[in-house]
Amino acid sequence: MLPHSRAALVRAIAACAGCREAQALHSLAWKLGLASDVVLATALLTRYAKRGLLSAAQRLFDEMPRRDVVACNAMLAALGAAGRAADARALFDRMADRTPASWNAMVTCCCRAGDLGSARRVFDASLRAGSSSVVSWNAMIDGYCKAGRMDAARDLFDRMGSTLPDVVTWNTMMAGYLHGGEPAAAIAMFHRLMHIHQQQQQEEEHRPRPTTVTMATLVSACTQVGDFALGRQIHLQIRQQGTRVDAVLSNALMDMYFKCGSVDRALDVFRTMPCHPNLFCWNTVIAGLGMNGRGEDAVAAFRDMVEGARNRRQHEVKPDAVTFVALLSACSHSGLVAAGRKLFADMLPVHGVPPQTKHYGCVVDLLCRAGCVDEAARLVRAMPGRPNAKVLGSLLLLDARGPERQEGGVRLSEWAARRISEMDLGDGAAYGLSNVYASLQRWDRVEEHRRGVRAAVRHGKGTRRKQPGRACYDLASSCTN
DNA sequence: ATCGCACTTC
Repeated sequence: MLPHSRAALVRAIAACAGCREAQALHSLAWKLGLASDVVLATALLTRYAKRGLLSAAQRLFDEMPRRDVVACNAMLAALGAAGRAADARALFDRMADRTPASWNAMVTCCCRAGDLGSARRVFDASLRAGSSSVVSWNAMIDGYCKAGRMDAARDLFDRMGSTLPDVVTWNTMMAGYLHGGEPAAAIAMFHRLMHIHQQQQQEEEHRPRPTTVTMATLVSACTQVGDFALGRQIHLQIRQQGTRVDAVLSNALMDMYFKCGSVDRALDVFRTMPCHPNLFCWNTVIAGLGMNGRGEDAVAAFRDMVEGARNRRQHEVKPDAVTFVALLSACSHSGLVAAGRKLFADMLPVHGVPPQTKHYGCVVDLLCRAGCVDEAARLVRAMPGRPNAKVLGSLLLLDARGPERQEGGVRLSEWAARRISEMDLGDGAAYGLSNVYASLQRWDRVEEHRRGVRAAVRHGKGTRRKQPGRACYDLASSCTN
C-alpha cells in the first residue's frame, strides 16, 4: 500500500457525506489491509458518529489495537454528541494524556447535558492545566448563554480581557442576548465589536472581524427590536463591503423585510440569493407572503418549492411541519378555504408530513373565519389529542360572528370556553385567551379565568412561560377584525 | 486524523 493512496483514502473518508460512502470506504480499507490503521479508523469513527451511528463508532474504537489521544478525542466527542455524558466522563478520566481538544469536548458535553457545574469545574481545571484555548472559553460562555445565564456568560466574557476574544466569542455573546430576549444588548455588542475593530492598537490579523454569522445575528436583532432603519443600513453595508451572503444571512434579511412589510425587497433578496434556497428560506418566504396578505403567492411559492425540486431534480427541499403551519396560516389569512383544505388533506399522503395539533389549529381557524362551523366542529372532534388554545380560541371567536350552533344546540363557543377553563393555565396561549374574553366583553369569564391563572401560578404551574405575548397578539389581532 | 464555539423559518 502506497502512502499517498492511504492519505487519499483518509481524505475521502473525511470528506464523504453519507454513511453509505463511509461504509464503502470502510470495506475498502478492510480489503487493503488497513483495518487496524488508527488514523483511518479515527476518520471513519467520526463519520459514523456524525451520522448518528454511535454503536458503529464505538465498535471501531473498541477494536482499535492501539488508541492515541486523537482517537480518544474523537470518541469523546461522539459520546458527547449522543448525550452519553457519563460514558464520556469515564473515558475522559481514563485518558492518560489530554490535549486542549479533550478538555473542550468535555466542557461541551457537560453543557449539553445541562450540567453547568461540572462544565465549569472542567473548564477551571483546563485553565489550571494550562490546556485551555479561546475555544474553551467560547464553549463555556455558550453553555451559559444556552442556559439563559447571560450574567455568568458576561462575567466570563469580561474576564477574557481585550485580546483573547475572537469573532466566535462575539457571535456567541450576541446570539445569547438575542435568544435571551435582549436584542438591544446584542446590537450594543456589535457596536462594541466595531469600535474595537477600528482601533489600530491590535495587529491586523488579531482584530476580530465580523463574519456572515455576525451579520445574520445582527439583522435578526434588528428585526426583533423593530429597528428596520438600522437593518436596512446593515443590508446596504453588507452589499457595499461585499460581505459573503449565504442562505442563513439571506434568510435573516428576508425575514426582516417581510416583517416590516417590504415584500418586494424580501423577494429581491430571495431571487438574488447566491446559493440554492434551503428549507428555512422557503419557510420564511411562505410565512412572509402569508403574513403580508399574499396567500395566493404563498401557495405558489410552495408549489415552486415542491415541484421545482421534482422538475429540476436538484437540491430537493421537502416541506416540514413548519412549512405547513406557514402555508395553512397564509390560506387562513387570505381566506383560501378550498386551497387550505386540499393542502391539509395532502399533508401526509403526498408530502409525508403528519398533521399535528398546530396544523389542525390553522385549519380550524381557516374554517371558522370562513363560517364553515360544522366542518370546524367535526375537525375538532376528529383531531388526535386535546385541542390546544389556538383551536379553542378560533372557536371562541365564533361568539363575535353571531349565534352559530352545533347539532346538539350547544353553542360551539360555549363548549370551547368550557374546555379552556379546564386547560393548563400555565400555557401562555391559555393566559392570552383571557384577553380574548376581555375583547368579547365576557367579563364573567375573564374573572373566572384569571382566578384560575393566579391559582395555577401559586401552585407553581407554568413558571417558565415562553413569550405569552405572541399568543396574545395572534388571538387579539383576530378579534379586532 | 480527532476535537471544540457562532447563524436563519412557525
